[in-house]
Amino acid sequence: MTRYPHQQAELKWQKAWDDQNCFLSVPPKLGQKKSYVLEMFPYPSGRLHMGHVRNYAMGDVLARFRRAQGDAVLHPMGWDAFGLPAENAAMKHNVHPKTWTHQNIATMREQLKSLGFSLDWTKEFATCDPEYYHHQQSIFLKLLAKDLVYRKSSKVNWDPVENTVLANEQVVDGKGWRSGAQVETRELEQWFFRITAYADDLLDALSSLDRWPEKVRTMQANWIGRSEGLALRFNFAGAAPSGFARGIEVFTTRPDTLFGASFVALSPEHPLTAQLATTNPKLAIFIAKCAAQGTSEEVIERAEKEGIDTGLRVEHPFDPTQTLAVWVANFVLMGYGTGAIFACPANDQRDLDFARKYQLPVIPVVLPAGENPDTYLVEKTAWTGDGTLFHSGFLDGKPTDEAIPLAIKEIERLGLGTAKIQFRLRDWGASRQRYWGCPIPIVHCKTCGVVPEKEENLPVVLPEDVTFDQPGNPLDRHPTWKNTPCPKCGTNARRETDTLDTFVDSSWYYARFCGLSDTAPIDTLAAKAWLPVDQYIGGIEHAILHLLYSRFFTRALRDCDVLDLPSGEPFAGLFTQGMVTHETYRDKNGAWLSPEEVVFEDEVWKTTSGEPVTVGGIEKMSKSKRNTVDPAPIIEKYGADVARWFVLSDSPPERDVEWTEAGVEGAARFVQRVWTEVLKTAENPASSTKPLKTEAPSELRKLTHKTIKAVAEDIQALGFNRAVAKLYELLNGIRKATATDQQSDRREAAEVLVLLLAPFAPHLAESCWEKLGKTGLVANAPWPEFLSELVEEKMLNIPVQVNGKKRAILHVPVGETREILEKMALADPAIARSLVGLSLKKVIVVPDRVVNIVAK
RNA sequence: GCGGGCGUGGCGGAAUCGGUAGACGCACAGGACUUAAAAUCCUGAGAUCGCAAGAUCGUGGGGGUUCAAGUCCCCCCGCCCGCACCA
Repeated sequence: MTRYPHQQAELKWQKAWDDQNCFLSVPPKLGQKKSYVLEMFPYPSGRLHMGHVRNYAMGDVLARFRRAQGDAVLHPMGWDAFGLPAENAAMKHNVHPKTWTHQNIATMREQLKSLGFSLDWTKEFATCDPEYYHHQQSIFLKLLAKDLVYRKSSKVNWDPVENTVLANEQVVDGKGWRSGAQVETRELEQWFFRITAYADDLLDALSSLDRWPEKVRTMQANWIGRSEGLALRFNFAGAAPSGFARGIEVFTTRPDTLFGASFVALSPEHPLTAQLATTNPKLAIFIAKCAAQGTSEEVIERAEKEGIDTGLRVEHPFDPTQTLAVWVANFVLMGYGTGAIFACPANDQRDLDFARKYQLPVIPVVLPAGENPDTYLVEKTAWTGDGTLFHSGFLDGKPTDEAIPLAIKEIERLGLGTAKIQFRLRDWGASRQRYWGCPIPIVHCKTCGVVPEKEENLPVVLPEDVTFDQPGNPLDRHPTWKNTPCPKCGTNARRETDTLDTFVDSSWYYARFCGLSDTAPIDTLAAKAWLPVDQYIGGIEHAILHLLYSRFFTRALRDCDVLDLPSGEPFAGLFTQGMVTHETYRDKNGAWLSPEEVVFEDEVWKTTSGEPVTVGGIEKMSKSKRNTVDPAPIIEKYGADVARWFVLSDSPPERDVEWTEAGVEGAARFVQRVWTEVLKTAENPASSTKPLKTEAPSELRKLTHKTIKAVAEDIQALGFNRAVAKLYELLNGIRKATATDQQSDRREAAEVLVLLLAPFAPHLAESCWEKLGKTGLVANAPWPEFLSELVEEKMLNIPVQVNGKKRAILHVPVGETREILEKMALADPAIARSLVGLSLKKVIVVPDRVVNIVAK
């Protein structure tokens, strides 16, 4: 038997596609549909991993399918090339981030090419190219002019040993990951994008994104977190601390529970807290303790609730004779609302936990339906749902939804506050105290203050002569780079040494892919032709930030006249794929072992040298757990098509897929079977005639045409695993048909199989196409058409149930009437048997579906 | 802690609209070919009982709606993801 020569075939067809410029994007002609297929561009981390293969294989199937259907297709590739790992590598291996990044790009580009993806490489760029970040700097200045960028001070995790800002993931148990030093919270002046200016639109427009997963839209909606409520202030009982004569302002979504107010709590970062701490050492210690925890919301909310009584008291707004204690509590977030809350422990779990710990009053004011007001008690669980107000003065007897507006009205009448819409969404802090990022084109001048760099002086290029042998930001300690004349007055000034968050780079790259303009960030005409992206594919981990920032950027760029996209929505269709996972292994000392270091022998796992191995969970492939599988050796051994076929088989694309050697071998077997069947067909001269129009089409012909229809539907729905299953069925059909069916039907089936297979296993398809004597490339061949008369079934099997249990099958023509179906069902001997001793109550007939006999 | 998701044979999964649960693949078993093995091909298979025909049970657990529930509703359990300086 002839083996499919994958290595030779893959090189041959990749060259043929290149030579014929098959995948160059050409803007849509009049009347032609455009299709912009995009996978999230990779961070050049070193080598491709299986997650990349899966992501790009999905996009490639769709891109090749759309092309076969006649669409104008844009399917570009580039590099998300700035970021922290390059600096970590620089420190660890003494290699310049630029060198490291470019080497990785070169490696990964070759790997992508070896997988045969239908990419338009003429659109390639890396975000670390000065040509790219030049335009990003120009965008920054345009947004600055529109007041969509501004400066304010904000909290960061500071590592005092490394002299550097830490990412949340670099803070482990309140300590720096590398130095082990206690992390401090520090205030730094930073640049922010005013994403909150679009909060309402970003939320409202989610409903128009009907080709986005529901869960991503929900996550974004929750992230934006629009809530309607009341901003009110509590006046101090007695003398107010200086600067706080107007009391403490709080925001609440539950003004109906005001009569249940037990205390007021300030965030440890609240300005009043800081002021009080100057004379209260206990409070100062508490603030320091909270600051050492880290800045992430998760850490703050998971920490055990703790607080300090400030001794201050405030008046209850509805009854000034009643006063409430003012506490500082670690669960109050400064970043949300006003950084202060009033607590109603009976109706908020966090407040309740805190109140119980410090023996503060718990006054139930919302009575759940069905509870008795005289016996209702709140113990360990707060009631956060609706109910009827009680113990609540003028609100007594009102349901929650009526009490809220009444309470707001009363506070407004008292002049203590006003209705307010609050967003959880905060402005996007985009300053990074790092080297390997886009320089912020700003100059700090002693006389003129913060001055934007002149457009003609862009790009502000990163210096290359930097070192990573000492802590801190290399840009900051560079001897000359930051010295520059002020663009306004010309005197000696200092460059901004912060760089931009890499999320900025990825917020507009898809627009630049449409056309690489030298003079503008975005080729507006090309972008108008291609945007929005018709299908965007990437990991669920980007569900919120990257996608939300991009949606913000398209709106901002539109409003700065850089982009002609009225909807402001960059991605019309979104698909979030699952991860590639693998079993994990550890040796007897608990150290992680890679799959190549273990073998399965005599029913147990061992290392190659025979040491015992512990098998752990199936987890996302990661370097730290050493459970990664490198695609390169797989491609070499089995071929690109096998790797592609495997990652698209079995698991639904939105779910995780487990990489197994057995699965790869299954995929390899499939490729070989296709090759064998195609050779058999090609060698049979009788197969070259056209299928005859006989009265009764063969089962194979019907299967062939049904498969054309089904695979197209599956690809469009991104149900790659279902398409794969149907291609298996067609191949099995061809294999079974050898003896009995006409050779011409077999020929037709083989050609269709090759065409349907082409988006999945493009090299194999080209080789088969050639063997079948077809001219031209499959890559240029149109998607086959199915004959509807062969797809529609004339006969059906209809189950007959007795009391919902299947008892018989009726083989009947499509569209058989209710009456006949009922008669046939009752006449069936198996049914008669099941009905013995029962009396007929009802017969439910759903034509073409089911007959259900109800009997007692 | 808050928010989101997932759960079907030994395994990955299919069932797209409430209507035959388990398509397709993997692993497994038996057989063919072979001196032998690999590869390949054929056959079998949810569980339990049964020679068989067939019966009963069965989609994480418990309840409900319905002629009919993997699918809809309520409660519970388990696992996974996100939480703003990783990308």
